[in-house]
Amino acid sequence: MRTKRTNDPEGMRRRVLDVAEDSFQARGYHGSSLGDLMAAAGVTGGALHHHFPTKKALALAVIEERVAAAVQETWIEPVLAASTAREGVRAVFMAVAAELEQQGYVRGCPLNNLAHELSLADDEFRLALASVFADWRRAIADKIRADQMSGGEGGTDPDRFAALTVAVYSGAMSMAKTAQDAGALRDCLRELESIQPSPGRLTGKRRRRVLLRSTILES
Amino acid sequence: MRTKRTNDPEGMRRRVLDVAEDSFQARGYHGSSLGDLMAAAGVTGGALHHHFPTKKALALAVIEERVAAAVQETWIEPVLAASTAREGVRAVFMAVAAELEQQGYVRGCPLNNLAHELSLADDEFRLALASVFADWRRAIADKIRADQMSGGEGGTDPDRFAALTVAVYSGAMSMAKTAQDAGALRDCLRELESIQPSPGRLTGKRRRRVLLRSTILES
DNA sequence: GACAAAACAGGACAACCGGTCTGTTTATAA
DNA sequence: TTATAAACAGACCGGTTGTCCTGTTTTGTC
Repeated sequence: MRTKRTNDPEGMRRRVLDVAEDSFQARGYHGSSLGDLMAAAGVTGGALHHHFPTKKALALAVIEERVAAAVQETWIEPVLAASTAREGVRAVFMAVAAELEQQGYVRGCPLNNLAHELSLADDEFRLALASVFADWRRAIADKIRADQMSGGEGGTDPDRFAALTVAVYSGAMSMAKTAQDAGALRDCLRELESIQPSPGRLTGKRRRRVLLRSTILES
Repeated sequence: MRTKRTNDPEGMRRRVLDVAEDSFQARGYHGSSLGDLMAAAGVTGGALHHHFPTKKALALAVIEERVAAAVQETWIEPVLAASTAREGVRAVFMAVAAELEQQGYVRGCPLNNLAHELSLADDEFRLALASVFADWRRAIADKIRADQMSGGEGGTDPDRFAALTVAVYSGAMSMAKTAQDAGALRDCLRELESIQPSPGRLTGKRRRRVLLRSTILES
């Protein structure tokens, strides 16, 4: 042989995961054949099988390493970095909507895409995906609790708020994907804020509004 | 041949759609093979091909006839029959959650399941699915408009309310499917109602609450 | 009853899929 | 250097998939 080969296990593994993550997002798990992935990644069958013995193992790695990381980057970190949970949620919705509108198409949420396809197919898939959902919700709920420590978010139930937030985003993204239009994300965010406005700075007036509402609710 | 054959085109078509609807819901489009469907429906390849020339044609029929009908039955009709839009939404969430808990497993929303898998795969699929989403949202928005004619739902934007409702349900069902637990549906409904309570009967006190909130909002 | 079209039966097939297998090359450590 | 395992190459295979094709039977019509 004339060609020199350089073993680069981490790089090859990374390239395969790159291609798989992208293809699963675009065509789904069943819609992505290992042959296509091998061709796209420039990887032979032997190498692929060496790093990922089965297609299921590859998908599990995509979920645990890539999808979880995507949720971390697009949701958990921005929310934690924001001044409040509500402000963080607002920022993420806006950022995602803007990004979708810029790129001109909507491929949907990587987590929800795989969750719908694989949750019923295999329990290992389902548990891995459920774990990512749980981390996502926990981060938002913890942020609400932090807000409460700072005197805000009096009557909000952290876990339920997190569940609703994740649900709205997931559902809005589902509609956006089907319509190929990010409008659903903006609509849902606006409606969410119109009934439960984000407390930018806790002015006396805004503060009173929250207290007023919860007081009336308990009556 | 000894066996007598009775031609029953409508019945055979119905049986195929029954099996396909169920299998697409349980295993998805790509996860359902025509061989399995033929065996489950007790139909030969010739008959199947006669009614549905391609797998895509079969899926399109499932979407347009069965999935649309499922949305009609579980969502549109109950909401229209309810006293108000909010009350209808509440009733559907409760009914679905109760049904899921009774049957012990969660297969997810038929529309969202197929939407995630097929929206990007084929534009004809996508448009058919988007049409069902649109009907769903329009029914809820129209109900809000009807409520407004009756003096309720003053400051609510019908279209955005419908978008949010569909999003919350879709996303909550996605989580419920992944967790195999209907709790997400109940959590999301409770959170939704805690911030925007359903006006059961419009008592003076409850009525004032809504007016109060929207009044403050505009300040 | 003749006849055409619809309804159905069932085999055939080429393409593809995921996984395995054997062999070769590269890195590592003694 | 040598042995040893990891990293990679590439052919191969059994099974499945969706579709097509050729017949046969039933149904409706004149």
